[in-house]
Amino acid sequence: MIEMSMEKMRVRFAPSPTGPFHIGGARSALFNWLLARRYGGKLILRIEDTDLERSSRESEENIKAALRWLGIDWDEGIDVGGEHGPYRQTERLPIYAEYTAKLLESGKAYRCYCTDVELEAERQALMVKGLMPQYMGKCRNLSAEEEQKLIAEGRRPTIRFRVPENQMISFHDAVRDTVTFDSNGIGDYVIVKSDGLPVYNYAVVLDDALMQITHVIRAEEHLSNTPRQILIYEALGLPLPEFGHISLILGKDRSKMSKRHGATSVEQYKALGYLPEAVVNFLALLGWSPPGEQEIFTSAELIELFSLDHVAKNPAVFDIDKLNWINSHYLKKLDLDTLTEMALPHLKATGLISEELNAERLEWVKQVVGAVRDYVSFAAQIPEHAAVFFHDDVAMENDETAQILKDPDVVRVMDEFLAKLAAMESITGEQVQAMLKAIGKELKLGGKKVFMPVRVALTGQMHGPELASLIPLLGIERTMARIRHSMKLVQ
RNA sequence: GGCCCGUUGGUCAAGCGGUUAAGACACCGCCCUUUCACGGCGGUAUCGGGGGUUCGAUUCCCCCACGGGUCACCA
Repeated sequence: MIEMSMEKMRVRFAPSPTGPFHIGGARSALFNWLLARRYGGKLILRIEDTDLERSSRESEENIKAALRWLGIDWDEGIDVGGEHGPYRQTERLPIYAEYTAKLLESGKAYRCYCTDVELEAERQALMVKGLMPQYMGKCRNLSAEEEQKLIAEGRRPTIRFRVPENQMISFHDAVRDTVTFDSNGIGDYVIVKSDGLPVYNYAVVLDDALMQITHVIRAEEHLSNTPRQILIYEALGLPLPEFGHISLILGKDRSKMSKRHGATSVEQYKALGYLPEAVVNFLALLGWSPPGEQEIFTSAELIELFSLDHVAKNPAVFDIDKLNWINSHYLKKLDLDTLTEMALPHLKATGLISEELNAERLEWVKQVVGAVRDYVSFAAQIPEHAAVFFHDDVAMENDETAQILKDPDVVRVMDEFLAKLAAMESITGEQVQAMLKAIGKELKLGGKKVFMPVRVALTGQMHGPELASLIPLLGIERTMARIRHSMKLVQ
């Protein structure tokens, strides 16, 4: 059904710049972007900043930076301009005023002089009676005289939309098919605040209509706002776009994802060392499924395959394990220089390296990163795996590791290893491997009796990077020193 | 509470009246590597409940339960 109207598809992403850019917002942006790119349409980026209290330019910048980081670009909107601007709601006030005047004039909207306290009292009264809180229309039919009186009291009115009674509002939703609401469940709602600024439900309609948006694809939390908006489209005789409400992203406990579920903003994932390709890949698969069994997709592939037809109606739990898996996949293909760049801030933050690195030291760090890269899902995990390369004051992780070094054969293994090392000028991974194998043969010991003690002596742990990569990076001197140190520890 | 939306394994999900109910993550086992990880192979595990409709329901309809969203001078 979408196919026919694809020609001039215009979709939009319209975030409000209030705080960190939520991962759910990123998914909405992504779906819109995918749609626009898939059908050769346009993506418009509009900023909904009518909440003066909470909106900030800083957060607007964060959103743009996050979108760019994800590789999501827009064709019209803030920064890039376009024929339907301005693209920031606070800069569109005269436009809204024009339509508000029409609504007022035709009686489809009216001024309401009720105060917060009065409204709150009304809500409470309704609740006590077990009724749903709703504006009862006190100012619906004020006479000119009454209005004058209220104005004289110094009251600043809001403007409310007069919701028609007994009207079923039905609309087609691209992901949910037909959705129906009863207008009787909607009280006259505020469209312009007493400070003259429009409320979201009103501004969004005017903007979408005026910007000629053809498909309004947004999160499910807006589904029950849609009938209110449709009423305004109708009152103003504006053409309705196609709506599509995508499901929400839930936390592990199945409630809407929030801070207590861990990282929720795009910035946080970036800071933890996730790759934008991985985040995009993961987000695309959350609530949408492509045909086939492929799991890893480039943006280009996603664009080619994306369609609203396979967007899920049910909410999806954010599965960090899967994101980790996808990210480690992309991490593996990353060149070592880039990966090292990503690791550096984390190595510094954990105190493993200092601010200043000379070229030689940087090269060494790079190799350390290379030695542990297969063990991590995201860059912030690198320090914990790389730590063994930095700390020479080895401590036994537990009794088990200490026990391993107390094995009577270990002294011979270490003496032999120390002797061999002492005879070397430098050492490579292959040489380490050969050396340890030779020791096993000479002393007639199994591999486990050689490798494990050496590993424990060097790191204090039973798990870690391969000895063949660890020892050359440590160098002969540090290797020998660590062995002596550890052997003394368990004596 | 009213309204709206949803419900296939632990998670993401395919399925669109007849299937051995895909695949992925996670988990478990085996192999590889003289550790771990990586990789390879294999395994455990799913249609919320009850009524219909139908020769036949995971699939269509109704009710219930559960989950989510929303009911602001926030978006």
